[in-house]
Amino acid sequence: MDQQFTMTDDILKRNKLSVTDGRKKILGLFLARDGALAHADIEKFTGEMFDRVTVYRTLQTFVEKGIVHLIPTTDNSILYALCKESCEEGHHHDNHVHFICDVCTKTICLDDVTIPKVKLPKGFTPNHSEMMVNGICSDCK
Amino acid sequence: MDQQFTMTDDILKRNKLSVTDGRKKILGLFLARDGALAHADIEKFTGEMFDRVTVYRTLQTFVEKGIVHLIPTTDNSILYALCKESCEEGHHHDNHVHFICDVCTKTICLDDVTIPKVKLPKGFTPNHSEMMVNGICSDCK
DNA sequence: CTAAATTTGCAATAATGTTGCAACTTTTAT
DNA sequence: ATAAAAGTTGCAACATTATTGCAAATTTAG
Repeated sequence: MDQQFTMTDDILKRNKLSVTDGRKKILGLFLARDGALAHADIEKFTGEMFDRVTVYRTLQTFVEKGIVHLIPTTDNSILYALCKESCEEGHHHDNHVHFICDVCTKTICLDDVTIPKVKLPKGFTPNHSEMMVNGICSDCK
Repeated sequence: MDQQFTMTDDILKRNKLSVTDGRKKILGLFLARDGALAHADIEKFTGEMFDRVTVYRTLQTFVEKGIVHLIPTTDNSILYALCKESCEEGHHHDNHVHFICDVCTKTICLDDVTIPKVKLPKGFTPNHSEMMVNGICSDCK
């Protein structure tokens, strides 16, 4: 617990952010969990602890700083997941496949599964790719 | 024009839907366009012609019937695109890559580019995949 | 410990999506 | 062609989700 306390502090300081209760708590949620989180999840976990606006702004700050990244979804929800060390401000390295479990509905970053290149039709120039696979995760098997 | 009039009617009838002005107009928008459309786009094109609720319900119906399919996005917008012939009610065949142009922001279905299979970690069972590539499209090159 | 900088919470506002219901339109069956 | 049945639409109200400005509170730097 003390370990994680300093861990969140470290990450925040490395990113030149003030160390506040809200940021520590929210970052702690990401660290304690393997899957991705939606704004609503965070509100559920933090309860009445912080204002909705603070949660929105904290997540936005984390994305800007490269602490978390956005995950595309088919429904219109926004999902956030922790970035690996290699991410820096304004330069995400989220070049991995995201897995959505149909059973537990968790979204998991498969950090070791790289998105394959595809051959595009004539005239199309690729820049960045996203890939999601859903199915059954290792926990629900 | 007469051609497209009967085309929309045909599609609606094939799907056992009443042929109404709203559905014809919205389906016509999809047929007239190669890219995907958001709810807001449709409202913009149809103006005050129909109620917001009608547009929502029409899109929902089209998705259910397999006339259009949903496209995942990184921001929280919902995008719809026409399905190919092979789609049927409750059984979409949207196994293709979607391309988002960074210049014109259009989202285009690359119907001939199939989503490649990836090797998942032990314990994960795939079911369905989505893939998006952004970059510069053939029109903006 | 204090001043400056940053962050938070509140209130107001906006944008987006949903539901029930009565009026209207389309379809079906005479 | 027409009337009843079925299906669709628009309105109003409501719910949810997200954004902004600003004053108060907290954090950081000196």
